[in-house]
Amino acid sequence: MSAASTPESPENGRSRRDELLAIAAGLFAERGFKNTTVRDIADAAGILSGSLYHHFDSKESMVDELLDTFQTELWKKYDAIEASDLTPKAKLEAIVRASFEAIGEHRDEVAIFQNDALHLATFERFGYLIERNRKFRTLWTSLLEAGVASGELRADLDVALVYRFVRDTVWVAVRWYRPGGTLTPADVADQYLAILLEGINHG
Amino acid sequence: MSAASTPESPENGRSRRDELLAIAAGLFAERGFKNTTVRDIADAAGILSGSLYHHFDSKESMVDELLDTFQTELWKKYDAIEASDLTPKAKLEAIVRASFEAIGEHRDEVAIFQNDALHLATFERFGYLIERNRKFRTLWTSLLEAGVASGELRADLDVALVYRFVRDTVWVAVRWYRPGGTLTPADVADQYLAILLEGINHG
DNA sequence: GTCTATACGACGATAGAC
DNA sequence: GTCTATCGTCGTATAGAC
Repeated sequence: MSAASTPESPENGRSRRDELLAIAAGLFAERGFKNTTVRDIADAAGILSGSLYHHFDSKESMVDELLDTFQTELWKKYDAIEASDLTPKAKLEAIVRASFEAIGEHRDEVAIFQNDALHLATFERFGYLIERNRKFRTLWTSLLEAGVASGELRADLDVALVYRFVRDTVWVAVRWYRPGGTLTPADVADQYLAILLEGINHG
Repeated sequence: MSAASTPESPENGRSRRDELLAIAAGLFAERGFKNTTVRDIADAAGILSGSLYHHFDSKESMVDELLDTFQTELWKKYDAIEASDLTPKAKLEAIVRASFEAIGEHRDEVAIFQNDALHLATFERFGYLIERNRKFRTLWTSLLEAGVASGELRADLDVALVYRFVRDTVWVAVRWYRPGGTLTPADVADQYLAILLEGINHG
């Protein structure tokens, strides 16, 4: 390794390509995929829009790579939790915590997923989003049902409805959560689980 | 009133203008404001894009009218609840119910608000969205604090965090709620309040 | 790896006939 | 109230020089 490594040199592990992808992620997350132009991305990177096409096939392939990479990583954690020997309720808690951690570590990708995935999924190229969504629903509902069956969770709940509430409440936090504030993802997960499990009623 | 009143006649209370606005609302809600073209709206209405401008100044003025009308109506209900003599907790429940009713009655407008308001609010024309948002936060947090003070709600909660969870969970339901199914807005509100107040933990 | 230059379709919006 | 026709702008993407 030589004396000075510039930010875009491969030595520090971040290629120019990765840098551009991160810039695009920030803009997609902030103003939406369709609402972000390739000129916006190029401007933010200090280059001209045509130069982006030296690194990427298209704007679509950028968001594709962002979402696929993120989801593949996230599912490694989910799969490990599912395969563990925790109780159903403990697995649910672990998944909630892993999800809030994902918001902390990959805010942009989660935001893009929340805001644009539904629309993107209508194109064949993004068909894997539908598949992953189904997998997520199956994971959650089966754990909720197992928790009810084992007596850990209340039996009078509409599992399908609880699933939607929990799923949405976890992910929608990306709209207001900002890393670097006083709350760590673990803090948010603790508070959220306290509400979800015990309610806000005075006991 | 004469023999036959066509759908676009004023006799049945719905002008052609209102019809076009409803068509636009459906498209804005489904694919987003920016992602909906004036040609999409015109196509769905069976006319040409230029003809829309006989009824509306611009695409922006359409979404402006939709959001403003909806919010004005909704806030009449919120103001009445706030001014009532219910306990803080009962007021919170009433606001949750009124919000789910709004999803049932004005799905498109709620969806547009959820998906596009943040971005639209950056333009001066939509400044009232920011003001209404602030009003909503004040209403919720003051009721939560009053509920804690009166002993109706748990004292160990981070009110600002609970506010965000509740606000988001209520409105995000517009993503999956479909009127005409087995669940009425009141059913959804009941289940949601059961989770929020008592938690999903077993007894 | 970035530039200059440009193709070309889609966009919001307008003018005036019917 | 809708049509025909069109304007100017901005969108993604490409080709080839440096």
